[in-house]
Amino acid sequence: MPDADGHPNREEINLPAVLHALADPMRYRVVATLVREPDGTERTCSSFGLPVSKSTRTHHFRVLREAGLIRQVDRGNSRMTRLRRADLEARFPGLLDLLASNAPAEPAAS
Amino acid sequence: MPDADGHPNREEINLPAVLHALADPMRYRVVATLVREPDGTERTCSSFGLPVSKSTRTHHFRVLREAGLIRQVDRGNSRMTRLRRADLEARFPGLLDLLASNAPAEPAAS
DNA sequence: ACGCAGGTTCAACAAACATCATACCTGCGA
DNA sequence: TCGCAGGTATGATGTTTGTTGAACCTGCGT
Repeated sequence: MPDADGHPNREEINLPAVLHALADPMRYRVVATLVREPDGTERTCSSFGLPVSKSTRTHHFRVLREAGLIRQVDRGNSRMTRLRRADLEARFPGLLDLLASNAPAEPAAS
Repeated sequence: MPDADGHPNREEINLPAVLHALADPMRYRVVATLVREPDGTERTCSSFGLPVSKSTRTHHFRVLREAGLIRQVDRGNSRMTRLRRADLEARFPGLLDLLASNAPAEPAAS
């Protein structure tokens, strides 16, 4: 059962939901960006420079969170986002490598 | 450039399109079914027993075809469907293994 | 105390999409 | 030649979903 924030535990992460979450360009960008950074990297939602409004951003991060791709934790004022690397690697070995080797450019960071 | 039937060539297959194609339960089922069969297996569209109408079936197979996941060839009266195993393995190594180890039950075949 | 930046919630809208019925085409077999 | 099964094309429809602005909450820094 997912926790109060909607995080599924490792066993609950299922491939169709993950694929569905990754099917959106915005969400794909977030995960593809995170996967290229060192393990444990934390970033704020707004640090990704997504070209959408705040509410849309909240929406996308919720989808990612509920699919089990990211973990969000309240850190004072901001909500920090981290890739669930170990969980995903355990559940779907090779998936992250796939995203890493197929990461699109991150416009906001260039 | 895709051929007349909308098949992209190997280099044109891109991950976001593939993920989008796999995000639908029906299409996921088709690919997850094909990936468990011997390489080169050919099946008709209707042999998957998808619980949808004929036109919907055509629609889903088109999406799969244009995403580069399957190859369809007119074989007399029927249009045979084959998984583009080599192309997918070359382009996204590990993706098919992922689907194979996470294949859902195929209701129509059980 | 105040402002502000980061996020959320809500209601609404627009685009994408899965679905279907109908009509149609095409080989194959009787 | 006729019927039929497999598929396609064309709207049309209803749902999903990505998108937004406005109102609001919450810490942090001044």
